[in-house]
Amino acid sequence: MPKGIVLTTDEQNHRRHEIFEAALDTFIEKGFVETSMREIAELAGMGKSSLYDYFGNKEDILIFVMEEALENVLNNARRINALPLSPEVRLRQIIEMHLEYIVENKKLFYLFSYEGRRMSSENQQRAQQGRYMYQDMLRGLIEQGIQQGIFREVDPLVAARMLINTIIPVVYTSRPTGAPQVMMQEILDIFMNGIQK
Amino acid sequence: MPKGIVLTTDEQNHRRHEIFEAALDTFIEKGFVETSMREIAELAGMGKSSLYDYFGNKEDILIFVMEEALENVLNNARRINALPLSPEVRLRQIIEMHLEYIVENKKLFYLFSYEGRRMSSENQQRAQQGRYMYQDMLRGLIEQGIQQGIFREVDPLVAARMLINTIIPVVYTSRPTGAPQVMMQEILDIFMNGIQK
Amino acid sequence: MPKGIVLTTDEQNHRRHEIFEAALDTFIEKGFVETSMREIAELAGMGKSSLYDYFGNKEDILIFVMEEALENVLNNARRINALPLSPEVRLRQIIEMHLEYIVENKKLFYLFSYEGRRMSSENQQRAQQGRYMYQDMLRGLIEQGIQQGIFREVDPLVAARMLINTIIPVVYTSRPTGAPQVMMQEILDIFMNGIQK
Amino acid sequence: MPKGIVLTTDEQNHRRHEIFEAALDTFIEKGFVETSMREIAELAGMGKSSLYDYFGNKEDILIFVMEEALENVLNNARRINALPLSPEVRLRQIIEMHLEYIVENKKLFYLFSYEGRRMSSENQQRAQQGRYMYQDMLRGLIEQGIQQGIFREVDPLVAARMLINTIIPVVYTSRPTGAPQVMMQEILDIFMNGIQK
DNA sequence: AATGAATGAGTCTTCATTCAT
DNA sequence: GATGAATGAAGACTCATTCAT
Repeated sequence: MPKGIVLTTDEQNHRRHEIFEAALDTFIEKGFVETSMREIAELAGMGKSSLYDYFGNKEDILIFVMEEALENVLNNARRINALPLSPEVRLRQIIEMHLEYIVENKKLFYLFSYEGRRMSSENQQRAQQGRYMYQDMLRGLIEQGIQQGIFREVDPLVAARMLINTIIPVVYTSRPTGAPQVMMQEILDIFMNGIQK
Repeated sequence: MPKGIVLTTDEQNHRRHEIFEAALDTFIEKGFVETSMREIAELAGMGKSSLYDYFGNKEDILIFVMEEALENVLNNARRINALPLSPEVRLRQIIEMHLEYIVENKKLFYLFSYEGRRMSSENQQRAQQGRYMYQDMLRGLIEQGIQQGIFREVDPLVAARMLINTIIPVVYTSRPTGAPQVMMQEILDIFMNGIQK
Repeated sequence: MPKGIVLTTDEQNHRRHEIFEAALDTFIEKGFVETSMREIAELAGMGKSSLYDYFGNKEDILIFVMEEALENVLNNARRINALPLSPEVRLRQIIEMHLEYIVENKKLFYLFSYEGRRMSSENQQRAQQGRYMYQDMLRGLIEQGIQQGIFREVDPLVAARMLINTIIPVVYTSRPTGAPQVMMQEILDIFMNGIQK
Repeated sequence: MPKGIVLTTDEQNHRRHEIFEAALDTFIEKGFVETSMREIAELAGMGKSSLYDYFGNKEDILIFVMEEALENVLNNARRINALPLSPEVRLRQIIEMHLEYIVENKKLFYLFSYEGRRMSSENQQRAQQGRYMYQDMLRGLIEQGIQQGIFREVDPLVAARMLINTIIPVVYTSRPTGAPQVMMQEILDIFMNGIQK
């Protein structure tokens, strides 16, 4: 690293990602709290205090990447939701996209499920806002299906959450019976069968 | 607290429960790792070192209660499974019992979902054994239903886990649309509808 | 103490010595086990945790200096042993050097005699290796003397150890009858007289 | 142990010995400081607090037996010293008796050499008084020998201590070349040879 | 006489963070 | 921009001793 050259915001973000990726495995293996800044610095191949040039404190390392991931899933879902397709198909596509995204960022989401609670309550609330938006989008889709007479009169929010909550376990089960995508299709079938008239 | 009197095993267990209950809220609020032994002692109204008369170390506090809870759910499920009822009815009753047990021990199970990973791998394995047994019991029920022609030919293990994984979110959602029991009935309806012929 | 400057290995070793020297008196007065890291830090004029930048743990403080001292005595003895002098003269010179070294590092050796047992067995073994080498060197000298007909046919290892074991008490007696060097001459005379023909 | 029966002083002393003997091996293996009262109690097969019925505190356990041992050696030496024998023979007999006593109470003396320093300075002084008496007795013997023209004009105190300091290593060497008694004879020969005219 | 439950003081060690260079 | 030396606060855990029974 040449000294004295000012990093652009993009370069900074790039480095931030590198740092996070370097530490991700250890975060998962030992837990976020249990991983020390010294360890993170070593994994990232930099000095302890240089971390503080990229993140204000330890928690920020967690938040930075989480915000991005949440944003990405939400945006992708919004894009799909805007397509001129039936509620049923959009629902399936969103869940498939969501699954795919988690599969691709498997470690990241694993970390969030278990270490997200380590963030300050302020940051936890922001994360929850995102989750609510997502739930509401699926709820809206189910409501549309009900109004269009495709789905039975189920509680749309309960159903939406039921569906969302099946994704994570599919990716992380220690006893998979097939590829996540295959298991997810099975679940989607049961679910769709269960809410369709 | 009397000083030199010998405690019976029962009294010891009672005290252990008291200590755990005293600390439970803080475990949940701040996390198990983030709660210090000093804090636990204060909450339990005893000296720091007296904790070690009841638990060998910090982790044991977690294990002691978890072991019990797991055992209870498993035993209850076995009892129901042995009743001369149709697979469908037994499935519903087990899930209802399970839900009820979690509702009654809401905080406890919340803690296990999020802090279970803090246990030593040895203890995590024992917990997983229990979970596997439970999953297998439900899988067996679904298989029976399939054989009896009541259920469609779904992947029984995927279906069993799908069902199990909906319980926790029902109890802990921050946006409930009704009593957990009511939400669970909705989910059971969707699920049963989804797997029935 | 400058804060962010990188210390060279030499500077580190120098600081290590300073820390040890600062704590030496207390080690002797109260014992190594009985001296706390907090105390050592205070005596060394630094923060408790800074000690761990110089020593991996408490035991390492002991080992670091011991290793050096052992090495020094052994090397000096080897140098003298290589001189073209009679066994008798070499024996005398080695013992005199040894005495001198202990006199100069009086506290250090006192500490080792009494607190060496506090080291991990692994480190104790390494120390014993050094002692054996030293014993064997003196034994060799005595054997040479016997072969050359200067000394009587004594058990050379027993004699070597007899001689070595007289040094420490000479330095540390609480009732000295003269300078250690003088007392040692007296002992060497008795010893030489005792083994000579 | 029947309750309510008052122990005589002799019975108390007997129990004290039992407690000490039970813990002796552990004292040596791990060190006195490193052995906890709980451990001692377990080894002695009694309750923690019952120890305090026999010893005022942890240190007293060490002192009690040490005083006895010192007293015994001193008395035996005095008895031999009063025999109508030549200084040379008395010297040899005392050292032989001393060696025998250490061999028979090997562990005990090993403990004192290394853990004696753990006693309060008050108790250490009492122990030193005893040692001085013993040294002076041997010094007196050597002085007699010099006056009688049997021994050369050596420093009698230095010589006495030289002799005393060879006993412990003979018993505890990790590389014995024979029975302690045999090695001691070798040393006595060298010593006598060294001081005789 | 005998016990073990209770405890406060103290142990070694770790860590996020700061700051002089 | 980058570093690692420095540190106070805190952590889990141990222990000699007391005391009610």
